[in-house]
Amino acid sequence: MVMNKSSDLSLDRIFSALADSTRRAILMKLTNGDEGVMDLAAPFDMSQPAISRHIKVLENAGLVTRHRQGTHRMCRLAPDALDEIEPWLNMIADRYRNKYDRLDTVLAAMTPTKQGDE
Amino acid sequence: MVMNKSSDLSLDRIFSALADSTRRAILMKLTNGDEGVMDLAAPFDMSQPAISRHIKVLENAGLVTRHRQGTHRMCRLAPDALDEIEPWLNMIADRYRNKYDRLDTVLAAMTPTKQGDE
DNA sequence: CCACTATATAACAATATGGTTATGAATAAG
DNA sequence: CTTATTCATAACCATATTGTTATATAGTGG
Repeated sequence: MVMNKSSDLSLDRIFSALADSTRRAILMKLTNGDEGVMDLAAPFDMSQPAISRHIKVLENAGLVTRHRQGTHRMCRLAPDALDEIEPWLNMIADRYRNKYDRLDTVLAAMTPTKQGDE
Repeated sequence: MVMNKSSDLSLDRIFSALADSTRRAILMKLTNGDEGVMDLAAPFDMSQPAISRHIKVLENAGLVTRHRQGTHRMCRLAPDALDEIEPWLNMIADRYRNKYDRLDTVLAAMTPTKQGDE
């Protein structure tokens, strides 16, 4: 069974977008409400084009949407994308717990007279 | 207020580690129990050194621990690191909800005769 | 049309990432 | 000691990421 590399592009993009503290800070800021690119850029010691691209990364990951408002391009949190990663986290957690539950069962079923490994 | 880039190295590493489908698949596999590097590598169409480095990334992120077992280096899921990202996700979600709750309150408080922004 | 503001894009450089092959080191076993 | 197995590391290459500066584009207002 050979696994394919492009299994989940969406998760790739979301996790990758979150793997940068500047972008996480931008998301945090957006929890206070929509903001234009300039306002978003202000707190950071970084050029405007750099922030522009960070926002594009967030947009491509589906974490942020934008709409024009006069001369501004307002950024808005799109928390749906964040919801995408929770099922994955839960799957891991569930499988993990399940595995150890099963192990517990096995251990419980073993009489103390015998010992297994793992 | 200038934000510093190295705010949370730990989250950087965890999200970054999760941003690769091969590494996510390795974590999935490990929910079935500990495995050696060779066994982990088997399903993937990739060289052993490549897998070795993926595992190291997971280890550096705190998602996997290892211990020798004879000639094997057994990999074990360390789900604690995954727990680290949940508070962050919740913070975003909470602030987001809070924001809109506050907005709702503001909107509710406004008599239809007057309008304010945000 | 002109000028101003907000933002995007292009071109570039430095560094990071992810893969490969070749090889080294540690343990187990004959 | 020798050999086989498991795994790590080194050297290398291609591509991606992230920042910079310079410039282009799009609305807004006079």
